[in-house]
Formats: sequence, structure tokens, C-alpha cells
Amino acid sequence: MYESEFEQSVFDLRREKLKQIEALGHPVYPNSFAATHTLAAIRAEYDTATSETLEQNRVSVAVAGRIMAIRAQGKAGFAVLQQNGVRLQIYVRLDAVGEPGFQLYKLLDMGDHIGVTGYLFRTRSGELTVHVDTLTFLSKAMLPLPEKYHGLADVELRYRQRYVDLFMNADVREVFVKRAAVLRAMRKVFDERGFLEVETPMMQPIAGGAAAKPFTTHHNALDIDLFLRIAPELYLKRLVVGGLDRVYEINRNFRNEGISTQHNPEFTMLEFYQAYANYHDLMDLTEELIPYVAMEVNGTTKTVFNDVEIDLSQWQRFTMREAIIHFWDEEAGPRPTMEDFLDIGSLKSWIEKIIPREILLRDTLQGIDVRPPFVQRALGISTPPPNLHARLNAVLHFIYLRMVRDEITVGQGIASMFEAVAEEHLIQPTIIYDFPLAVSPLSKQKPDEPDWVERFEFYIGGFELGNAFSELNDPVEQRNRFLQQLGERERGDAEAHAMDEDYVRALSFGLPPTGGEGIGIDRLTMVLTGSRSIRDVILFPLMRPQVKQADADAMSE
RNA sequence: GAGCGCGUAGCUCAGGUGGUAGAGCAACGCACUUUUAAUGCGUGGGUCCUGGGUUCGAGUCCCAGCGCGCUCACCA
Repeated sequence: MYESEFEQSVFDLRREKLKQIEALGHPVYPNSFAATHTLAAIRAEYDTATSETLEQNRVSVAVAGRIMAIRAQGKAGFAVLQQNGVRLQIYVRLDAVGEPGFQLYKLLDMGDHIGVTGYLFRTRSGELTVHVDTLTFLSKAMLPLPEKYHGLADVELRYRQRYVDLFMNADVREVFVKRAAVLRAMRKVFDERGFLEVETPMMQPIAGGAAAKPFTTHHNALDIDLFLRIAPELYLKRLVVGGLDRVYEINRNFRNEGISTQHNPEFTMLEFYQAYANYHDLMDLTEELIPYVAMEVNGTTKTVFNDVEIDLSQWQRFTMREAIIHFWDEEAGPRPTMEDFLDIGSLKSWIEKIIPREILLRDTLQGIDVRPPFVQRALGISTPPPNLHARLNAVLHFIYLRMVRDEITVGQGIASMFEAVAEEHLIQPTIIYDFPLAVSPLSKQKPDEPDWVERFEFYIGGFELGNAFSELNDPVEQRNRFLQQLGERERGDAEAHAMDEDYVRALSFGLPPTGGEGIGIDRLTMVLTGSRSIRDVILFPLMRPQVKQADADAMSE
């Protein structure tokens, strides 16, 4: 537990102080304190009260808090109490608290919890302060607090010891208060619109509803492997089949994939389903929902993310293909047209206008690995690529090779192009709609374009926050889509869907036309709090456990 | 998974070109009855992330590993 002999000695020293406090007649770990006010209530009520008002109508208070600063000054002294993120100064003087009270004051350390009674006044410099009559010891900080001015700055320590981070850094606390406000606002919206909040299994025999690698676990009594869910989607739609026309769930999903500033292995998603709605209805709903939540949380629809001001009430919409065309940088080559997206042949010949055919083909002839890093290396591009064009070229090359090899469809190629060309430009709220069928195994096809589906994602701050579609409700088509996914699974795509017979059976009882959407709560909170890393909006982000040297030695023995 | 950066006292940080480790806060002692990053005087505190190597000598240079961050890949 101790980081050092220094900490050990501080701990021991404070045990001595506890003994002395006990000798003064104070219980060292009392079980309550009868406060008359919270510090927040005092600040709210008396922050504007003048010195004269406080003298004329003496306000007696009993308050408690953690000592965040202590300044002894001979036969008097100050301390700053913090409670629920709110601070208030107290003033302790020997002639007011008496000798035993002042003895206790001298035994206090930064971080201790105390309660005091007294009355409010303003100091010479005007600070609202409790003039203490009695001190009650509540709990001791046995370990030293971080530096009082800079706080706890080391990001690793902040994540690993969030309990310290939270009481040292007020802005951290604020983020999690806002996160709670996001959840509250979301629940309010959906409750008011007649949605039922439900909870579906986190442990699933088949991890479906998204393309991702699941965590595996095991149930001993049943002796079966189970997966932590990657999405609640398939269960929620079963509920709509069951007649719960409007349902939502806010809970964790688990994906056994990389960790980054935008990905934590467990993350919170709001997912909702609305019978008789389609993706157009959900686009409209989304454009109402996000600014509403922003108003509830921040009191404004404006937010600053990565130094850019974002207005969450101003939305733009593009189809995926429009977005590629719109955000295409002509310095990289001729802008594509809708016709270029028609089929594999047209997309290939357009890519040949960007990258010479002999280069595109050379690598296939050499039979090299076509995973992006290898493509990049083959093209003489260092990793990571030094600029956007090099990265784009690598992606186009990659798409081209896989199309030549019949490994992907034109739709998958277009989806990859979209990510490479457009995603980083989607800072202001943007809906991207009409996705390729090939990357959307659970979405309903567009009636006039069967290779495309009624699906959209919305982006803010350069990353995806939500994903929605008109749900595929034809069980025969759904079965075929699953079979197709199984094929991709066999070709090595570990994230392709597994067959879920029971889900197909549920659809066979009739799912009404339904729109469904998932919204990443962590990412929305990032945008609303200006947090650049998802770890800053998750209380305990996953960290590799620290192995102490002693433990490491013990394990190797 | 790859590239780059960082790792020095409990905390925040200094430590040109290699020469026995420093400051502030925190801690301990003393003084101080309206301070607020209180002040003044004094004291203690370090496996310089770990393990190798080069060298007469490594916090500093080299190699390997560990942890964290950022970027990329994957993904929401």
C-alpha cells in the first residue's frame, strides 16, 4: 500500500496524532455529524451577504468537510473545508474554541474531515468564513495529499487513483456531474415520449448486434461459455416484437478491441427502438435530442471541442456518397462522381485515375500482404503516413487490391473511402445517411436502391457518436444476411455476425416497421465537456494493472 | 499491433557537452490571534521505472524490458 518509507512514516506519525486526538477526548472515527447546512447551501444563501448583515443577524451553522488548506498562525488559524466540491473557509482561534479545541486544531492535517459549529462572518479581506466555536474530529487522512497548487497532474495517477483526482481537481468532478446530467436528460426525453426503459442481458450466448470482437466468460454451473454483449440490439428488437413498441436501454457494451482516446473496452450506449418509425424520423429526433441534452447539461447548445466551437443545434446532412464527393480534396486527384460509385468496375477505373495502374497492380503481382501497413510500406510510405494524401492513397490502394481479389464489394470500398476522405471533416454536427448494404447486415434496404440501406450515423467533433437505421424486419432476408456474414466469418473476418436463429424466429412472429438508434454516451459527454480523451469521462478507465517490484519478484520465484 | 514522446523526493518540476542528486509544496521542530499558493528560521526525506552494457566514473550514452501519453491501425 505504501509508495515509500516516506509514506509509511507519515502514516505512522498520523496514527500517533490519532492517539493524541483520542487522549483529548475525541472519538477518532465517529459515525455521524449533525450538520445544519451543506457548504453549498451556505454559499448559495450567504455569498452576497455583507459583513454588516452577518454581524447584525448572526447566522449559526454546523458544517463538515475535508480540510483542503490549513494555515496556522500562532494562537489562531484558518482552514478551508471542501464538501461536495464546494469550499468554505473556517477561522479557529484559541480564545473562541478553548485550549482543548485548539489542541485538536493543531493535530489536524490536510485531507482530514472535520465538523465545526460557529457563526458566519467576513474576514478583513472579505472572505465568507465560519468563526468556529467547537471542532469535531471526523476522519483522518493517513497519507499526504498531492501538491496543493498544481493538484494531481500525472494522468496515469489521476486514472489509477481517481479518488484523489476527484477531490483535488474540481474540473474532474464537474465532468462527472455533467455526465450524470446527460443520462438524466436522456431518460427524461425518452420517458416523456413514451419509451420504456429496459435491461437486457449483458451475458449472451451469441454476441450480436454489431461488428466487434467480444469478451468471453464462462458459467460454471451450466458449463457454457458466454459472451459479454457487444450491443443490446437484437434483444431490444425482440422486445418490440413482444409489443413493447418503444424501448430504450442505457448500459455498458464490451468490445475486446484496441484502446484509444475514443475507445474504452467497456463503454456506455443508449440504444432505443421506436415502432412505426423509420430512419428519417430518427434523423429528426436526433437533431432535437442532442441540442436538448446540451441545454439541460450546459445551458447552451454551443460547446468547444479541440479548440473549435461547435453548435449542437446546427446540423447538416449528406449521403455517404455525397460526403465523399463534398469533402474530396482535388489536390489528391479528380473528384469522384456518383457514377464512379456505381459498381466495382467504375470505382476501379476511378481509382486508376488517382494512382497509376502499374503501381496498383505491381503489388498484387508481388503477392504482398495487403493489410494497410504493408501496403504503405510497399508504397514507400512510412507509418504513420506523413500526410493525408499518402494515407488516402494507401486506403485507395488497399480498396483496389481487395476489389481485384473479390474480397470486398463496391459498398465496402465506398465505406472505407468515406472514413478516409470525410470523417475528419465532420466537426460540426453532421448526419451521414444511406450506407452500403454490405456493411449493414441488420438494416432495411432502400426500396429504389437495393444495394444501399436506410441507415445513418451522426458525427460531432470528428468522430461517430451514433448509428441508426430502419430495422430489417423480413426474417427470410435477415437469415440470408446472417448466412452472408457467416461466409465473411469463414473468410477470416472475426467481427462478422454469427447466425442468431432465435432472433430470426422472433422476426418471424412479425416485427413492425421500426427505427432503432444507438448513441455513445461517453463520446457525447466528451463533446459536451470538451474532454479530448474518453478516459476523462470514464471514472475508472481500464488500465494495465501495476505490478510492484516485490510482487514481480515473488511471482518469478 | 506499429511509430513517436515521457518516467528524478508523497506531489509539481529543474538537472548544457558523463564527474558523489536540487527547488517549491507536503512532512517534522520553533515563532506568529483576520490568513488565503500566509510568512520567517531550522530539520529530515531519493532502488533517478527495471535489468544489462560502454566507461576510471552513468540521472545523463547504448541495448532490452515495464508503465503511461499521443498518433496510426481496428472500432462506436
